[in-house]
Amino acid sequence: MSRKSSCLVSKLSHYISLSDTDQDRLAGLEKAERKFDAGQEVYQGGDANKNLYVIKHGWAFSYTDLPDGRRQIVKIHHPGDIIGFPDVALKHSTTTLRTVEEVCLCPFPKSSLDEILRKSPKLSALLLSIALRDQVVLIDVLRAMGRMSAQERVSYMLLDLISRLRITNHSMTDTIRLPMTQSQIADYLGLTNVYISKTFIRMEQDGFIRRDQDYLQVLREDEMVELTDFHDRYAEMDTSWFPQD
Amino acid sequence: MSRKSSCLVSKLSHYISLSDTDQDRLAGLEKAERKFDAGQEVYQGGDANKNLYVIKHGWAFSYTDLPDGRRQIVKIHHPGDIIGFPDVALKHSTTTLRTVEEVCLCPFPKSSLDEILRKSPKLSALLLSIALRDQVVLIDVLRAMGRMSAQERVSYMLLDLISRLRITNHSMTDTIRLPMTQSQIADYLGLTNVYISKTFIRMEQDGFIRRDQDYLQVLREDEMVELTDFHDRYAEMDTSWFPQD
DNA sequence: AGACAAATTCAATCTAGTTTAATGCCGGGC
DNA sequence: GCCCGGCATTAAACTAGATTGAATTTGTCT
Repeated sequence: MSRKSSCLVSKLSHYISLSDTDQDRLAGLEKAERKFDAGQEVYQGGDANKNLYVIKHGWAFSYTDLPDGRRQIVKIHHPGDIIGFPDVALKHSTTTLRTVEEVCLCPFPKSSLDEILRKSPKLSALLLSIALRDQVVLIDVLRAMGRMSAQERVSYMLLDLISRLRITNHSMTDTIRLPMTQSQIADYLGLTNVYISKTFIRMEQDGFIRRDQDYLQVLREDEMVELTDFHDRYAEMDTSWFPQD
Repeated sequence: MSRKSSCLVSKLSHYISLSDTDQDRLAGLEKAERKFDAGQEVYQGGDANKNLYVIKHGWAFSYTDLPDGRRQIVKIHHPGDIIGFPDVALKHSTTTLRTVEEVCLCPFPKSSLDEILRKSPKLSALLLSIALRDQVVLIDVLRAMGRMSAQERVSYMLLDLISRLRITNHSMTDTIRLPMTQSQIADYLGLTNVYISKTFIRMEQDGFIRRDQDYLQVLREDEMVELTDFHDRYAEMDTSWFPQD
């Protein structure tokens, strides 16, 4: 039962059923959790990356800057997400991690992947699948950035957030808490804060969304799905080919 | 020695030294190779994806369309690349694969990953690393699309092509063959063919590049690296943590 | 060589989104 | 209760890149 408290175990159990030994294996990786205030930097691009993190609560994001200060937010992290996974392939971190609000992180060492790969083919398959699924998601974002208008991009982002939050919270309705500033949203969507403001206002006037403080309600989800040709990759994962252990 | 002819073995040997059994394991996966003419479609988005492909010669690309016809090319494939890897995570292919010129592909079944994961931790680590490295590369593209001007994007693309071609061909100089049309380049960079033309001409006038038929010479590589803050992710891979088998 | 299609270039016009800067608003610290 | 700093909004001027369509070049097939 004490397993239940492991971030990683509960995250990965969403995808497949884990054997007791696998659960213990995962739970053993976790080190003491750490808290961070809002707006804090956890690590920087270029740092040696020894740890992965699972995010226990709060939102955070990873970004890179160009030398002249232009910023691109690359990934928005929610509770349950694994942070820093792509950087495992390289010696140094490629992005900077910053919290949106108060956040609690569970670090675990990158080197522990070695043990998983040696001992659990099923977990290995799952990790590989998650990495590949995340590639598909990035490709979807790429398509949005390359070929969609501002309103389409905002719609895409909202749909993506909703379907990610629905993975862990099945009772979720059409209203989400959106703690990011408009400048951060702009840096994620490749636009400016000014134009994000204008787009939100237009979408509210047109009845696509309703806003109230940090909360945002999506009113015409089906139309937005059609508008952006949205696919929920999180619900589409194929685990059928996994080794049985 | 007959192993030498396997596409996969020679591709993966660039990263780590493979044991004889691993080499045999990989070589056994390969089915008969297939040839395709220029401009042909190999598979479509939405198809059930049973196979991965290694590309033996020729260029190809994967793309997605929006319902109204806007197109985003998502990945350009060179000889030695593994095609369709991200789709392994899902039941259906998310992109369409089209050849740029005459191409030869070696298919091998997605289900064979299962055996690799069960029997070879070292190969599993390599596959995972490649998937994660490709994520980092996609993030780099994302940054280019979100925050770079047309000339910066073109520069980024050329640098990326050069460093990828250098993986397998160390003697490569500053001149590359670029068989794609300007419309295809536009669909890759999120621009229009007209503006690609204009940008190429400007870059040629400014002495960044020189063009001759299909061939393109990069004259001021260092400046372009600085301009785009370019990193060669292919040369940065960290294999130090891999299991020893 | 001729002819057709595809690719590139050129030119004119247009617009979605940027830039800059001013204004108002809300929340937190003292 | 007041001040301060960050955030959202508004407005005006601007521009990078899109759009359209025609002209030119290149490549390919016969």
